[in-house]
Amino acid sequence: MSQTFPKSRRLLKSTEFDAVFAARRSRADKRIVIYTLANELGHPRLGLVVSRKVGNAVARNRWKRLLREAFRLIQDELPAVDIVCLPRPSHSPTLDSLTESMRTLICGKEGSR
RNA sequence: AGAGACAACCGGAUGGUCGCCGGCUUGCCCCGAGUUUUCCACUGCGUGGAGCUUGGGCCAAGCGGGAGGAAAGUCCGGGCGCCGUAGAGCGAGGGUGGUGGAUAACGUCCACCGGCCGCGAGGCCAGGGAAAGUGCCACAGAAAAGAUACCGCCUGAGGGGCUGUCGGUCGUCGGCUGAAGAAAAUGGAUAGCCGAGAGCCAACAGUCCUUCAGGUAAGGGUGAAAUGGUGCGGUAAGAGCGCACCGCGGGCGAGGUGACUCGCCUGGCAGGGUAAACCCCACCCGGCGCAAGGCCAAACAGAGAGCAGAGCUGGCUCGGCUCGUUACGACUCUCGGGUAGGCUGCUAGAGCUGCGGGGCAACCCGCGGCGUAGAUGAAUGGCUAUCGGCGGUGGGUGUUCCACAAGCGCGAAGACCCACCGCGACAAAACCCGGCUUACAGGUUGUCUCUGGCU
RNA sequence: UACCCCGUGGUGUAAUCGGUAACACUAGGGAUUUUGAUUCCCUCAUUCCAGGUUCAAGUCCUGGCGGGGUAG
Repeated sequence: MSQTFPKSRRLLKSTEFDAVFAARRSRADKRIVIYTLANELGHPRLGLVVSRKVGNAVARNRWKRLLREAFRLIQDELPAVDIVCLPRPSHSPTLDSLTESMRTLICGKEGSR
């Protein structure tokens, strides 16, 4: 069970982000919006888009760290997809709620599409 | 004890566990380059493999490191880089504005000067020029800038009105005398005297109105601001007209590097405000910025050259099948510029710190010590434990105070201990540095001021 | 990273060289009307905030806050 989060598990280039957005497969709940695109790497990858409307730099860094931590903890449960995650402007997030949102929005994908 | 002023500083601590980023060392694997004076194979000055050296990538382990006082806003100043420029000056545009210093430089800092505020410690000040010129100053007000006109005050002259006094006069009224006519009664004069009061005339005085000439600038409800202020003298009324003090201008002297200060003499007084209005003066500024700049370099397109093979299929270093036959195609190689992308710039720098010296200080000099973040869809985190900080509530212990006297707590104040609850700010590097400004829970230290009490 | 523009009633806009913040719509209240519509009247502004210059600031200057935009 891998719990690490090296650079190979992230989206690093604009072309990769553009590909995920071009697929236009999104789901959302109150806290976050998630775009997904299947890849052939055998493991999921995560990319984050945090708007300035979320808050100042400290609040945005808080969001990104908690989203990365949630992805790190549950990445073995996820299929091999590229994920772009956008937080919605809301109140201060918690790790448990983000883990739950990410798990339901990604793993529950087969039921909706 | 209370209330303040200024300056400096801290910005939770220690662990556990799972992670992230980069550095060094070691190791596995992969890719590239060099080495034939390291070795082996092949027929050759050549090729291939192994070894060695070196560079890069990925993974793993170990060691040590990893946000701030403002990292923020991007308001100034520099370093650094590229471009432009012979040098210098002028112009445009922008900025700064007491003096002296500090500094790489600054709009920053220090010291001093001046003004304003505060009882004070202290605080604030874009603080040059308004007799170089232009503009503006609403409303109100006589007037908002030439003291000109106006009201007002005073003097003289003319006219007029009113009042008073004296005089004159026409005529009226009352009283007395009483002529002519007549004997008298009577009569009552173109007569006289006395008195009354209105009118008219003249003079004088006072007062008012008006016109003219002159003297004035004291005063004129206003206004943010009114042509030096106050007092005394003076005058027809007044006025720096004269005097005293204050303010202002000029000159001289002394002190200071200077801003400026002090003293003396002198001028009777020039001059409103606004330059964060235009402007003038002095000084400063070439432009753009690390997404600068440098290096490597896919793909596509271009140029040049070369060659016979190309496609499909099975298997691994070759074989089979199909198609094609000498070129404007396809393929291969080379070249320049260079996109995507990568590397670099990238952190040792006007560095931090201790001591000594110089300087009032900002700061500078010398010696010693330290090694202190480098991300790039963007690291410095998640969970948890203990301790500590602040506030509140409750409980306990002991202290002080209670006014003119006594008395006391179920009164007040603050101190210590325990338990529970809550709070724990502002804000995150993005080439670097010096400042400024703004945000900030809570806390620490030093110096100083004022008030009250005690000795 | 660099730069530019804008903040005025609830909304959209005005305000000349600095001189007592104006208009339209909306909302609320009132009048007219038997009632409603129409019409008329009234109310609603710390000019984003804080300082400064000035006699006087929406306007000028400085610093913040917020919003929008441009370039690579």
